[in-house]
Amino acid sequence: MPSRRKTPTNRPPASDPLYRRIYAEVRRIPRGRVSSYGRVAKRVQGATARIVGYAMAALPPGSTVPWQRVVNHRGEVSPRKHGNGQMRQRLILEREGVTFDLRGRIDIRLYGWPRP
DNA sequence: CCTATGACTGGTC
DNA sequence: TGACCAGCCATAG
Repeated sequence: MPSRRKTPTNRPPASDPLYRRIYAEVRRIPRGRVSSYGRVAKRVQGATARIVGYAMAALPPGSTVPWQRVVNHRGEVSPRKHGNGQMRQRLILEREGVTFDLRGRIDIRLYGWPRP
């Protein structure tokens, strides 16, 4: 097969450089801890919470980026519009030692990163 | 170019 | 403790 680098099936996002910096920041979140879209955004120049959310959604399956450690500012796994990766995210976090209360929330004071 | 949509947030009531 | 909302901005059609 001839090399076709123009239209790969898993095409990276248009704003790749920004996304890459977001991913680098997400990789800093330690196992067993969580951060939020807004928190990550504050640490990456040019990013906003929404953009961080898009960056997470754009990750290909099998990525090594610990996307599961990014939750919303209320400590909940953000609801997906499509599919139910929501349940998968919670299971992975629980396996990392993060606990959820009856309402499905994480105590940010306990697991939030970085520490206040 | 314009509209709709969404893994968001912070403020107000 | 919610519920609601304006502001937010990349992407898709």
